[in-house]
Amino acid sequence: MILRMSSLFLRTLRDDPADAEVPSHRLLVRGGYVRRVAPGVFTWLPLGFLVYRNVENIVRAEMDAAGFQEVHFPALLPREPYEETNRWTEYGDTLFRLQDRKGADYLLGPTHEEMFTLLVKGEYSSYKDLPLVIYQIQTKYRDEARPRAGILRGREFVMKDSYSFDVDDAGLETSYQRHRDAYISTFDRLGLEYVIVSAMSGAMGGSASEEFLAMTEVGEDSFVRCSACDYAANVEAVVTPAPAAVDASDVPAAHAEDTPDTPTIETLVDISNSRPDLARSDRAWSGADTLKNVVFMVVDPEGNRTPLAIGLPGDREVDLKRLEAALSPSIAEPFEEADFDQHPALVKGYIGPGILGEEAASGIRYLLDPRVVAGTRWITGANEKGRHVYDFVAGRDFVGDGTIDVAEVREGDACPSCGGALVLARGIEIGHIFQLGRKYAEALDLKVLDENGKLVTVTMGSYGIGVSRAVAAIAEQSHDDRGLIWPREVAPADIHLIATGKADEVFEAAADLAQRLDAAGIRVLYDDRKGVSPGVKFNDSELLGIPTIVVVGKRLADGFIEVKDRRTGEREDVAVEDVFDVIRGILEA
RNA sequence: CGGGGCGUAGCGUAGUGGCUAGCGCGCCUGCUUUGGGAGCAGGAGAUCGGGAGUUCGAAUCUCCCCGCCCCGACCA
Repeated sequence: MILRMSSLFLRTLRDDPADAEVPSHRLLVRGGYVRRVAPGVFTWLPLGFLVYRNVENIVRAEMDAAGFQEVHFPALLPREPYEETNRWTEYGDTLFRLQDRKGADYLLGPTHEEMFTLLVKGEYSSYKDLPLVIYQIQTKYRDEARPRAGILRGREFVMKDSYSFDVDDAGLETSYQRHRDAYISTFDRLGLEYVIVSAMSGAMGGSASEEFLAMTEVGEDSFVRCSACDYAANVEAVVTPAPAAVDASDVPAAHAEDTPDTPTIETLVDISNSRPDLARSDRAWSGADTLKNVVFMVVDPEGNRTPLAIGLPGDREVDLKRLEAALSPSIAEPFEEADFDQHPALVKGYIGPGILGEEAASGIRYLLDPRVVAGTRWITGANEKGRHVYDFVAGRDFVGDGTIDVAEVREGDACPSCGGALVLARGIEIGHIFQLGRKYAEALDLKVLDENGKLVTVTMGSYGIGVSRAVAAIAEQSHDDRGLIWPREVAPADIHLIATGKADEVFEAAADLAQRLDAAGIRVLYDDRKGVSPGVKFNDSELLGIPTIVVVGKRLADGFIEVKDRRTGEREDVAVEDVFDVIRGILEA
């Protein structure tokens, strides 16, 4: 393949586009790889489409190598299957809906669980046919509330989605592991730096779902990783280790004190330290000595509203994402003034455990942070305006109805696996593997006969890779201030060959080299533009990011051609007769 | 959906009520130039996001709408 810049459909931009913020978006637009046509909808230009296809082909090759079979569904789908699983409704505004000329409802597929399930149901009916894994690489449509960051989060994007079908849980586990392995080789081959995080809290089902996150500052998922071991998890899934119980036998009896005007933790800590009768002799009080009690209104799927109180150390906030994950499928709403009016026992700013709990005066369910173990002593609200209780000991003076692990996770928190310090990082989800179980098979009645002639419901897994997103993720991880730097396997070409100057010999030598490289199966982008200054060509080559740059120019007269590494910037002059072999050596390395 | 910023030629931008909407990049023609985004000369390219209004006069002021970007909410 020889792409000639003189005729290539490409226009690079000297300035950053004003609407692009993140590096991948900026550079892909500047480099002429993509153009926006609508919010979250992009056109791939020739160079961009080459990169995209390279990524797609790597994904396909790895899926095929794992023994999965490729199929291809339409993107345009009828309503009925999605009606059966209730997703026509559940998907809400995110679903692109349309009607045909007769007024029948259609949708543009946001994901294809229903279609795969129905396809298998139509073809297979015996355990002997399983296990089965089929996949597709398809354009998906989701009318996201906020597409952002160019290719990274679009409304039209390409996803590889596969589905596994097994008769039993052990089979599902095996299919899941096969995908996990295939994903590792895929992302390794794509040159991505990523972590695998468990996507669900341990309480909800162990390793049933894991996400592959490409590490990048502009990612939208927060996760933690351990600085000491290989633990990594979504913030929602982090399990706070409960400390050992403390001996509190020498703690004095709890005593309530007047603490006027202390509705916040900060004001409470200040007054506790500044008044001699309250201050500690050994050290100052801190927010971590206080027990904050936060009340939420929990709304279940039927719409029933139940208050829930959460007690946690005063220096931490409740993390709303963690709370949502813990309460799912119910959701949490803030406790409004009107709700306080309904529950006069709750004194805003001075709520204490005394009245909380299903058995207590308020009847409000009261859950404690795992750090609040038996024997820990706290300063907490006395349920009277302007009063707090000191030396209030968990287990002795109060108990909760259970624990809930929804406090914010902070850098430096203890790793649940080894106790090391956790660090926070950001990533973008490029893959997700998920043990679906029998949800869709049940809804769509996918059953097979087992070896005893009995009907059993098939168990499924679903596994996705964001193919177009992976292109952006690679760009995000692999660039410098001059432009993109593609890993060779996804680069639009192996060699960016530049002819500079106006001497005919230069262009003849370059054209000849291009031919020989092409004949050897090396992909060449050849800058054969006449009358374009060397500076422009060099800058373009750095912006476009092909890993090896070869310059035929003024040193040709001395018998040399320059070979440059895009990433390191290292350049060497190579004798004309050696250039071909040197390039081949670089490509084989 | 909430908060913030913004919308002028393909791209980046100037222009706070008054002349024919200015500049840079890119594009076209000619000449010169060729190792780090060249020079000179000439040229094409704009319903100033849309609509309504105020005014003798609107890119500029008012109202409504549309769209974009960022943060948050939401999100297989």
